[in-house]
Amino acid sequence: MASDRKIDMVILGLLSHENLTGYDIKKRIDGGISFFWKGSFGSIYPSLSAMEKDGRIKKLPISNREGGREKIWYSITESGRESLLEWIQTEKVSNDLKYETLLKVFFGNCGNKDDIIKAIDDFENDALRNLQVLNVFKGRLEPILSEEDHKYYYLTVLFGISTYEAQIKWCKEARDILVGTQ
Amino acid sequence: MASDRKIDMVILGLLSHENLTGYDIKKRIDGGISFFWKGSFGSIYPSLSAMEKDGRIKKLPISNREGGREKIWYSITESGRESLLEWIQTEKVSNDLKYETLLKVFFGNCGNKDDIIKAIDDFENDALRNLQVLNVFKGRLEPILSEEDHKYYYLTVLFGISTYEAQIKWCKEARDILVGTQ
DNA sequence: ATCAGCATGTAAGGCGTTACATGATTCA
DNA sequence: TGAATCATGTAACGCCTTACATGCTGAT
Repeated sequence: MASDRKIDMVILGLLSHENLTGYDIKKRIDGGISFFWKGSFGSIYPSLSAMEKDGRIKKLPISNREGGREKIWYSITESGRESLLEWIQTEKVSNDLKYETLLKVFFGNCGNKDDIIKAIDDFENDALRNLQVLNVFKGRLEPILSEEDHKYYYLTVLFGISTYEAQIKWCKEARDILVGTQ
Repeated sequence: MASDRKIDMVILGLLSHENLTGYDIKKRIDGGISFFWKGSFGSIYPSLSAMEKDGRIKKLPISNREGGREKIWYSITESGRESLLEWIQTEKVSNDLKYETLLKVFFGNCGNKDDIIKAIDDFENDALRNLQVLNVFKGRLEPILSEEDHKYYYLTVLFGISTYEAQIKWCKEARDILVGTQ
């Protein structure tokens, strides 16, 4: 495989169980996996063009135009499924984390303690917000776990929940250590 | 500030408490913060050149050359400290996570269950390895926490430990859900 | 009338990685 | 002699983000 643009895999994965437009793909990413993967229109549309050219996806003739701008539906091809499977089976993964908040904490002694506490507070608020959303997802998924498909989605939701819970716990602990020793 | 190359902040942060060469900076990044931030020579050296030009750091005249190739020591300037402080004080942060493993799990139904379990196992092994290292750091830091400087480093270590512990717990849970319902 | 949401796409540019180039020293 | 470690740097290239361009529909 020449490129390892992961956005290709995200799109192939989404198309593997339903036909979608570029716009829909963006919504799926934002709605379901944005806490561990992101995608912008500026990467989605070029990826769609490229994969249509190399045969991993194809345009559907149904361009429904009852209202709104034209829509282009894509479906995955056999070659696309192979490409997706190949990626899933390769052992190499990169889990690339960039916690700017932690960077600020690490260099905390260069700033004021209050700035760091503020950064931790902001971090905690994000985590609380994300946790709330994920708990809603969890509640929706639990009654339908008998379907094998949902199980995988459920696992990512559980991951998110345990991650954010750990973060929130850390935020409290961190503030205690910083404030308690003023 | 024109650019928001975070690597600049990493370097300024490290230089803020000791003079270092580019090579040393790389080692500091790899050794202490690589679990939440990374840096390569290809980004460090250009950043050093740029910041020396714009006056945030300066070369030290001491180019000690007793063996090995020439070394270039850098120190932070007043302007560099201001730049660092400004960044710490800005409220905006981006905590950008890319868990390729989770992506594979999310699209698990496109592959074999065994592939996904393999991916989870690999993920767990990474977490265990990282956890072990961080626990060593924790043990080293605990006796010297009275110094304010070490407290911040300690907090990032605690973050890492709680994150990896949560991940390891999730790995077991995930396997149970996948295997238990074969 | 105008704003938000739907919908596709391009352009510019930044950031960062990998690989390469160079070269000295130490140790087996 | 060759490999490993120390040490600095460049070049190519790729991915992705932001901003922009376009344009329709429906609601306020």
